[in-house]
Amino acid sequence: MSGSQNTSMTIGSLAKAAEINVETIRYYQRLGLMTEPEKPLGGIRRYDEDALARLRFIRRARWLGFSLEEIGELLKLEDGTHCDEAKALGERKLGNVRDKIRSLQQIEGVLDQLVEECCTQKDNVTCPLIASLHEGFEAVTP
Amino acid sequence: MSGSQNTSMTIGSLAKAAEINVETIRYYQRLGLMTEPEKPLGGIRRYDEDALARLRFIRRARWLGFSLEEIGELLKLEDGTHCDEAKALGERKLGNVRDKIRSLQQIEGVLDQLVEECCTQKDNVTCPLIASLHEGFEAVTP
DNA sequence: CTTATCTCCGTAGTCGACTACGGAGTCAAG
DNA sequence: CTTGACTCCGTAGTCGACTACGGAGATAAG
Ligand SMILES: [Zn+2]
Ligand SMILES: [Zn+2]
Ligand SMILES: [Zn+2]
Ligand SMILES: [Zn+2]
Repeated sequence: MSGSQNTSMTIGSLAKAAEINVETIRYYQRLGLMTEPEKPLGGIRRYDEDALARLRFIRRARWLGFSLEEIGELLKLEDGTHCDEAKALGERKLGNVRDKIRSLQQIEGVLDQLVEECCTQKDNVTCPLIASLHEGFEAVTP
Repeated sequence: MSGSQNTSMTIGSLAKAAEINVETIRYYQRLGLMTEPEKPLGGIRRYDEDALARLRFIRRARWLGFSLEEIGELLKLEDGTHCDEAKALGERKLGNVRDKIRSLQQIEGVLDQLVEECCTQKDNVTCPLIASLHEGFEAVTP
């Protein structure tokens, strides 16, 4: 309980507390990820700790690479009684992340070699990096 | 020289040869990455091997993670006489790739642990994965 | 009471890389 | 010569996650 204002915040202070743009909160509301509290008849909506917690949940899940749609799924499991579904979502995402890492590592290898052999021949007029882009390189060339 | 038709292709056969959509080629032309050959007075434009080579260049550079804008830079260095500039672009991209790998690995670690401890307590009503999303996890929590 | 700062709400714009559409013109096979 | 497949060209739509805008009403500080 550090940055938690009173249990009643305007959307502006909620945004500040969650370090999320006001417009983004409204956007999440439109998507149904956040509920809009009732407006007190010609007044201003007020948000509580739960809203803040939800925003933090979303932020952490986003950081893990979940899409907003997937976060919607995750939020349906918020009561914590569906370990199996949650685990499945987590495993799927973990698979995505590992795939991404693998392909980036392949790219890293190719790029590293390309940069490595660039500029090695002082007298060679043709840059090996550019040449490889022209002729194709030895890895899984797309 | 397997898929290379004669030295004169329509945009359609060029697209087929390069395994790139016709619309995408036109898009590259609009961006200035490809030049549009002259149209023979109420006729149809014809493309040669150079155009095909250029498309392959673009495809390989895209695969390495270069943006179309960066590919524009790369294409300016096509004569191969600017090793230094090419190397700089390559190194920058390599840095980007490595950064991305690092952050994905961090995410992988967190996600792996979350999935790991999910479903371990058969009697626990609260899913640890969901709970962690609520309460924050130990890594560089965003 | 006044002014500055919010809030509300709907709609529209951004980014990057494409992808689609529609109508007129062109080309090649039968 | 007709039919069907391409090509040309400009404009517009897509995706995901925001971000911005504009005008009216609300609220808080001075
Ligand atoms: Zn269940
Ligand atoms: Zn669980
Ligand atoms: Zn130079
Ligand atoms: Zn070089």
